[in-house]
Formats: sequence, C-alpha cells, structure tokens
Amino acid sequence: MNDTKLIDIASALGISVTTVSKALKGYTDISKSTRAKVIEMAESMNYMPNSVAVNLRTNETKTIGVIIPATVHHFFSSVLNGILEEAEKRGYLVIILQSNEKYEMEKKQLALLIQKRVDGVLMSLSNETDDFSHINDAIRKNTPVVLFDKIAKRVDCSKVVINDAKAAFDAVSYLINKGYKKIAHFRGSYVPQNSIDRFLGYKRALEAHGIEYDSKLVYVCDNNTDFEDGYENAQKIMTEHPDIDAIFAITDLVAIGIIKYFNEAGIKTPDQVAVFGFSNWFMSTVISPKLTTIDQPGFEMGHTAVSILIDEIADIKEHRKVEHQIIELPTRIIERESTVK
Amino acid sequence: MNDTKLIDIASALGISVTTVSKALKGYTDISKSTRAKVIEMAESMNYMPNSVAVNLRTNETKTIGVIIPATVHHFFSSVLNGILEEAEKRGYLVIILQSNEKYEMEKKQLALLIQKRVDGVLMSLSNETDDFSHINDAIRKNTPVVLFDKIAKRVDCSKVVINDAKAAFDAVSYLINKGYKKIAHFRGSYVPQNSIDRFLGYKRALEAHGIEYDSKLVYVCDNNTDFEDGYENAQKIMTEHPDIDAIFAITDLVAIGIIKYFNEAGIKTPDQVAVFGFSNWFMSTVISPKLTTIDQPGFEMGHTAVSILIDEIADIKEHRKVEHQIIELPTRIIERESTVK
DNA sequence: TTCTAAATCGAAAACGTTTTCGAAATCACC
DNA sequence: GGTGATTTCGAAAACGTTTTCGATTTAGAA
Repeated sequence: MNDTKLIDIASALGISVTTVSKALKGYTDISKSTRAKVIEMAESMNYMPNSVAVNLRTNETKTIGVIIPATVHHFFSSVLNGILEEAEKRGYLVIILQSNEKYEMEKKQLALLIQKRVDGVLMSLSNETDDFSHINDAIRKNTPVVLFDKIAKRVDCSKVVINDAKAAFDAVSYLINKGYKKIAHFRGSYVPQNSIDRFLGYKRALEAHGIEYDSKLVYVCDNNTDFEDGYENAQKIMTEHPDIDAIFAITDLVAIGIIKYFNEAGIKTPDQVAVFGFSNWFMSTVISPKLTTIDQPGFEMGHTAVSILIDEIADIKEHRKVEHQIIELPTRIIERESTVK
Repeated sequence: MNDTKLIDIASALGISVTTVSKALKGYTDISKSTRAKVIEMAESMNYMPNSVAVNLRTNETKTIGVIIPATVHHFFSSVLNGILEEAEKRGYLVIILQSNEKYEMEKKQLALLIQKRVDGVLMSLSNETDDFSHINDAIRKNTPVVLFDKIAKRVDCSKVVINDAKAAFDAVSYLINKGYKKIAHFRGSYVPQNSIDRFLGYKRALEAHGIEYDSKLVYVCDNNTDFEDGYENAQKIMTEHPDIDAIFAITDLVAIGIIKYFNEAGIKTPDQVAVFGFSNWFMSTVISPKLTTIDQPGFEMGHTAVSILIDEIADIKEHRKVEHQIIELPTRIIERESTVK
C-alpha cells in the first residue's frame, strides 16, 4: 500500500536519510558495514526510489517523446518497434503522441512534451507543417529533437531519413531497364517532402534515360489510409491512357489498390502493366502478384533515431558541443512478381 | 533557454510566488487586478509549469502506462490507436512498453511503470504469464490496472475483452449452416487463453450441431509473426485429410497462409475448401479471395480500456470505492469471398 | 599522550510547485 | 473613530530525493 521511502529505511536503521541515499548510490564515504545494512533493509522493505522526486532533483526524466503524424500502421509501426527496442536497451521510456497530420496538434504536443520535461523528442513532421519555430524553440530550450522520415531540411538538428529521390530514381530506372517504356506515376499530395522527392526521382529517371516526362501520366493519391485512391486512379488511367505499361506508385498501399483493380478488370500484371510500390509493407507479399517495391528500413530508422537522440541528450548534459548528424539509411529494390514477366 | 518559473513572475511583479500560483490557478482570494497582471506577465514570459514539480507535489502524473505482449502490428496497432486517441482526449499521456511475450519482462516493466508513478496501467498479458502477483502488487499499491484482450480471469481488476469462445462458436456454426461438413481448425499454441477459448468454441460448435469432434483435424500454428505456419500446415493437412471442406483459422495471418498455399496448389477457395479467419486485419481484404473473418474491435477496445482506467484513477483519488468492470465487446462475422461459393 | 590525516556520517539546501493558515489591509456600519 | 467582517496577500511546510560541506569519530604516527 504505502511504498517505502528513504526516511523509512533511515528511521528503521536509526541513521539519516543522507546516509541511506549515499549507501544506495554507492558513495565511497559510507562504511562497508552500514552500506550492507542499508541495502539489506532496502530490499526487505522493497524500496523503489520515487522517480518523480529523482527527476525533480536531477532535472532529467529518462523519458523521450515521440510524435508521429499518422496512425500507428504500416511503416510507422516498424519505426515504433525500432524506437521501443532501442529506448528500452538504453534505459529510456517513451511517450507516444500522434499529430494526425495537423500542424496545430504537432505544435501543442511538442509543447506538452517539453512541459513534461522529456529529455528529448523524436518526430516525424505532419503534412501541414511548414513553420518550424516550435522545433527551434524546443532546441533552444535544450531539448534535443531528432527528425525522422518526414523532415524539414531547414531545421538545424539531427535527421534520419532515406533518400526518397534516389530510391524513386532507382525504381523507375529499374523499370526502364526492364524494358518498360510508358511509365506512369501515382504520386502523393503536393506538400510533404517525401512525396515531392519521389516524384522528382521519377521525373529525373525518365530524363536520365531519354524518356520525355509527361505530366498527364502523373496522378495524385492523397489518401494514405486506404487503397481506394489507387484503385480509382488505376481505373481512370486505363481509360485515359490505356497504353501505359508500368506504374510507379508512391506507396505499397496505392500499388495494392492498382493491382486490385487490375485483377478485377482482367488487366494482367505485369504482362500488360507492371506495378512498382514503395515501403515493403507486409501486405506486399500477400497480394497476388506479389509486389515489387522499395524496402524502407523503418525498424532501423527508429533504432538509429533513438540512438542519436540519446547521444545528444548525454552531450547536452555533459556540456559537450552537440554535432548534428544527417543519417541516410540505404534502401533497396525488392523484386517480386509484379514487375517480372 | 532558461524557462521561466513562478518565482520569475513573482519578482518581476514584486509579489510572492504564492500569489502568482494562486492567480494562475484561479483561487478566489486573489484580486481581479493582480490576477490580470499575473496572467499577462505569465504569458509574456511564456510560463509553463514544470510538470515534474507539479507531479511531486500533487502526487499524480497524468500519465498511463501500457504493456503489450507483442510487437506493434496488426491487432495491437488498432488497440494502440484507440488508447492514444482516448488518452489524449482525457488529458493523459501514454508510455508504451512491450514485453515480447516474456513474463520476466512484463514483471520488470510493470515495476518500472509504478516506480515512474504512472497513474494507472493498461496491460495485455504475455503468453508465458501464469503468476499474477505482480499485478496484484500494483493494485495493492493503489495503481489501478485494467487488462485487455489477453487477460487472466483470476485477477481482481477491470477487463475488456471479446468472447473468444463465442466468436469461434459463431464462426464454426456459420460454416456448418453454410453446409460445410468436415471442418478443420488451425489453432494457436496451448497456453494463451484466447487460443484455448477459440479452440473450445470450435469444438462446442461441432458438438452443438451433431458433428463429432476429431482431434486429428486440429493443427497448431504457434508462430504469430508470419504466415508460414498456416502455409505449411495447409500443405500438410491436404495430404493427410484431403477431404476437408473448410478450415477455421485462429488468426487472419494463418488464414492468409492457408489461402496462399491453396492458390499456389490450385486448390479452389472456397469451392474445394473454405477458409475462415479471425480479427479482420487490413490484409484480409487484400488477399484474393477476400477473407471471411471475425471482426475484433481493437480500436474500441483501446478506447474503453482507457476510459475505464481513467475512471478508476479518479475513483481512487476521490477515495470512492472502485467497482471493477468486465466489458465484453461484441464481435461479428464479416462475410467475404473465402466462404461463399 | 598528542597531533594529523583519513574515514564516516548528517544537517541543510535545493529542485518548482501547491496549499494551509494566519496576518494585514480594506471596507461597511453605527 | 471604533468595531467587526471581508478581501487580499504571503510565510512556510510539504512532496522525496541528491549533494555539498562541515562535523565528528577513528586510526596512525610521533
């Protein structure tokens, strides 16, 4: 019921709380014998330090905050797993918040985390975010922030990302090298950097291989919780441009929508139209044909983001200068059935 | 850089911290005029109370802990979304921990949460857990616990669950009513209650409809991160019992494995063998044929678990007697292609 | 025995709030 | 101008630790 505190141990032993505290923390100015007595008594009363009091005194909470823009699904669930595992390993707890792609939410949540005195925060930006003063504020208040996946280049902090443009470039180059000639792109909405970068990669790959870019072959799928977008745009593109022979989709989810439409409409994948996804979500192996895609290392991203953050926390604590890092995790093409005839 | 505290406001205004604190908290013994001055000054210095100090003084953290047994995927990701949404709405933060189905982890993590002074904890038991003293300890220390999904009947606390046995009974009854006669069951491992209950529901449904239970038609799939188990056992059962006409799988994941094997082996689903899943994960609509399954309301489970927990926290704080609730969320059959000829 | 150095301990301040309780100031009223 | 009631404020304790620094005791050396 009532948990035991230092003073309980102290009075049970007839010594002071100072001595008890020091004994428990291994200070050298406590004799072996009293240290032993304290430890034994602490165990028998199963003492656990009150973290809140410790936090107040030491000014650190051993807790990090995480703000993700979207519901915990697919890619972010991998990242989250990486975060949880690494944080546990390094002795940190993690508080999760989701901004639902709203800038105001994101801002409020970041302020809340700082007020809660988390030691640092990991965040992936909402689609709406184009003002970064809240992040700069946090950093100025000595709460380190590391951005992952959906980042802003202009913010001066560590970041861990993939090279979306390069990955997209690779994907489209792969398709071209496979002999596909008229390649469409189902892109995401216009704001987020990932969406822009993947589109740019698509465009550059075409140009690099002497294929003229045609904006009419680009469709936008901005709903990222469902595959309906991919499904409907697939239907649309096949009436408007029935002669395409491949589609590079911004996401496995829209790729799945495309394939579902093709399967229902009797359009053969990849024989008539190949489909290339992005992220390597679990379901890309359950769809038939299995989806060729880009492996986006979410788990590792979470891992390294935590690792960098905790290092920066330590740097700040020891008054060392913190060096921001930009880590670019490698992606690779996972070739499956949807692109090989 | 340095955040402002009560004393900064106080000395800027030439008044005491007591007055500042009271003004900010709306005490009635502060005059309108000084209250206004305090509020204005607080805003201009953008004061945010130090949560750690508040926590220490008020003995509550407005934080709840969540321990889930498995990686944040599929079902648990829905629960988590429900938890996060409701917790946010009620002004609580949430700390997530995963036990990886290990009892020792679970125990350690629960102790950690209590030490961190979370106001309550939500947990879903690991498969290994068969000693519940850690949970009883928590409750005895006045930290309310509510169990969800994977629970223990013997623990005296609130629980939110589905009726696995009934859901399974319904599923198998549905198959029988559809005319399927030789129905196999791919069950989970022997320990967890869900697995046992679903198996029991299967068995009872057979008996209730005058079909003799045959233990040879029950295969165990205890890997819950992959669909290989379902795939391999599907292969096995079709050589050992080629005359079955339906399989009730403990999980959509194993159902997907089954269907994948059937698709590859040219076994028609549902014409030769129908497949029934469990949970209604996202991928059950991406597989072809689409999977008939049981809808397990993860999001709502998270929602109500948080709701109950926060109510109990309030009860304890107000010294009201807390009444434990056992909430059984309804499930329903989602009929799709894999069972309708 | 006396002096110095080392070993061992504890008082007290501090972290930033909240809240109780009493003091001071103001007001109303005769 | 005196009395009592009301309004407004602030000192201080408390939450449970950690850590500094000085005090006391013990050991060692002469």
